[in-house]
Amino acid sequence: MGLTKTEIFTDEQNQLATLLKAMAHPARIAILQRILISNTCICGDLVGELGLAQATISQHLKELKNAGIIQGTIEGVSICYCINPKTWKLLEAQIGSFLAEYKGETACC
Amino acid sequence: MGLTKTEIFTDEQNQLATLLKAMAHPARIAILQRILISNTCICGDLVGELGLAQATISQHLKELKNAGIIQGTIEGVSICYCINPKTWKLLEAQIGSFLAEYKGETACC
DNA sequence: GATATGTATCGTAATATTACAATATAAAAT
DNA sequence: ATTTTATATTGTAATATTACGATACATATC
Repeated sequence: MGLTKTEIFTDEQNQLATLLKAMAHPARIAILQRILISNTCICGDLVGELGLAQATISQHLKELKNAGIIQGTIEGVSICYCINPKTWKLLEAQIGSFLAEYKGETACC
Repeated sequence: MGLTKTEIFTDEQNQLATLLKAMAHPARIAILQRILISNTCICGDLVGELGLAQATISQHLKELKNAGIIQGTIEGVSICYCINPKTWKLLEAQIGSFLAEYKGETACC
C-alpha cells in the first residue's frame, strides 16, 4: 500500500492531480509567482529571496520542470527558468473547466 | 527536516498550497466531480463506484472536509456531502488570480 | 434492546515528500 | 589550467501520504 491507484482513474483525473500536486507547496507557489512577476528567473535569486537552502530550491524547480510547468535554458553560467506556455494553458483549461462544474449554491446541506 | 517551512511564506501562499494539496489526488478529484455532477453525495455510492476501500474513501472525504472544500450533514443513516460554496468561491478567486498572473507567451527561453 | 446499515477511526505497512549538508558538475573568468 | 560561480545530484533524517483490514460508533429498523 501507500501507492496511489492511478489505474482506476481516468487520464484526465490523473493529469489534473499531477499538475495540482506540482503546485501544491508554498515554496513552489512562491517560485512560480516570482517567475510570473519578472517573466524570467534565475535560480540564484530565489536562494537569496526564499529562505530555503539551494539544494531544496533546486529540488522544487526540478518538480515543477518534471510536471512541465516550467522550463529552463542555460544562460551563460546560470539557468533561466520560465513558464511553459503550453502546460500553463492546459492548466488553465483543466482547472477552469473543473471549477466551472460547480453550478451555484443549490446546496443540499 | 521533512516538514514544510510554512513560516517563511505568506498566508496566501500557504492557503493556496493547502487548497491545491487537498485536491491534488485523483481520488479526491473523482469525489469532487461526483459531488459536482449530482450536486449531492452519499459516501456509500462512492465506495461502489470508485474502486477504493470504504476506509480509504472516508479518509479522502475527511481531507476534503478539513480543507473546507466540502461539508457533510447527517441525513438519516448516511451522510450527505456537498461543496462548501464559500471555499469554492475562494478557490476560484485564488487560483484564478494566480493563473491570470501569467501574461502571454513572451517567454525568455 | 438487539440487529442491521452507513460512516468514522485505529493501527499499520508501503511509499512519497521535504529539507539540508556535502559533493559533483559545468561554464566563465582569471 | 586553475579558480570562481551557478546549479544539480546524492545521501539521509524527519515527516506525511496512501491504502486497507479491523473495529468502533451512531442511527434506523425490527
